Amino acid sequence: MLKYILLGFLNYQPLSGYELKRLMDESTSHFWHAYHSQIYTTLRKLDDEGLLESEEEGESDAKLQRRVYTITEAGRRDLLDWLGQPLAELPQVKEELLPRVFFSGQRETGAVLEELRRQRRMHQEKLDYYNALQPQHLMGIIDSEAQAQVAREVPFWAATLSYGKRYEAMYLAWLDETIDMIAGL
Amino acid sequence: MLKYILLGFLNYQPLSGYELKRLMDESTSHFWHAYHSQIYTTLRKLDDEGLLESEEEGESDAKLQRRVYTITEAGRRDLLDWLGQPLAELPQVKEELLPRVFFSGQRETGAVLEELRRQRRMHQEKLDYYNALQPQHLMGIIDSEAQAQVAREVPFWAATLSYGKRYEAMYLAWLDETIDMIAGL
DNA sequence: GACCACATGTAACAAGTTACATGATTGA
DNA sequence: TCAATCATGTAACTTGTTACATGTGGTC
Repeated sequence: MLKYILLGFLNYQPLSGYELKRLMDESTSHFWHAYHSQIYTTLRKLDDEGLLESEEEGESDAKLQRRVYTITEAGRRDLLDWLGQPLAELPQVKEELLPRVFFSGQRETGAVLEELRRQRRMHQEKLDYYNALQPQHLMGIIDSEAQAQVAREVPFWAATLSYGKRYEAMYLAWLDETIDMIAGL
Repeated sequence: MLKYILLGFLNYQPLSGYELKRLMDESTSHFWHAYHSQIYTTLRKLDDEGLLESEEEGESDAKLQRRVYTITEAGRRDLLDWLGQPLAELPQVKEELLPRVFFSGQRETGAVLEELRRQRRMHQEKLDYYNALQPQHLMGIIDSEAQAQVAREVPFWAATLSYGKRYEAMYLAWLDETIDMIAGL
């Protein structure tokens, strides 16, 4: 999956690993997150497979060498193939708080409530953060040459941001319901 | 994480790998899923670490040997420790459909809409399935001796099921919004 | 006789996480 | 001079997925 996110961004313009990490943090991280270590190793792999090409920027003996990746035709084909493939099944959800709730029936309710209220504050913060974001904010990171092409993507970016907001709002409503339920036991 | 789900169920009563797989499929799978291969290997590991004990059921030379695991005192302590630990940060969400949407700005809108409508049908089915479930349904799988103890857990199981319903309802609303948005481009 | 549910495992691989490691540039 | 940001990588480990492999017992 990370593979296609990297190809997707590189389809807009050539970028370095560091820039890709920043882009992901500012845009895809609410539905797909990656550590820099995984990004760098995956870029190398895609380079080896011929889906990307790379070159080092700066003088040959400069200490600070940025490696900039460019998508190849093979990479573009792979990305478009993947985008066209239907998702066969619903992906498995993994949600860390839920197993704790599931097995919390024998815990002291005060401790459970405290934890859920802490969670509530964190989710509220996240929602506030999303509400402050503009989906166009990514345009600032992308080169001006690529912006005309990329402008058409803005409503799709906005759709994923909307998902983030709905998710956090749903989570808050569920926490409120669950807190009330436990408080009433 | 799987470790604690297994300990959580074994805290109710001794169970085999197969039974644990079934329990997970019927209860935790909407927030944590595992393949049988991972369940069997994890049980072995927990046995080696002394958090579980196991014995083979049936005659010594029987072909069909069920291995039944029992939680130890150390296992119970580990489970309770974990339940008491606050979740430091919000876990990273990983949602496979979103990266596709994010990079679909250059795709043909007809194909994107078709895929989203397919997704909509699948999420509707899932929601229908959750709505048909009773949170007590797990009681049927659990031994009658353990039921009195376990009855207190039912509202907590119900809370996780409620999460599943809210999640699917949110997803449907988001899909409707996104389908309308794309259809209007 | 075919199929399904029961029942348990290993092996190979892919993906994700944490820790280690280094060094430059810029601004307060 | 201290901290932050820029910038890139490797190593060790854990977790998760897919495929392989085997055999029983009951029922249609």
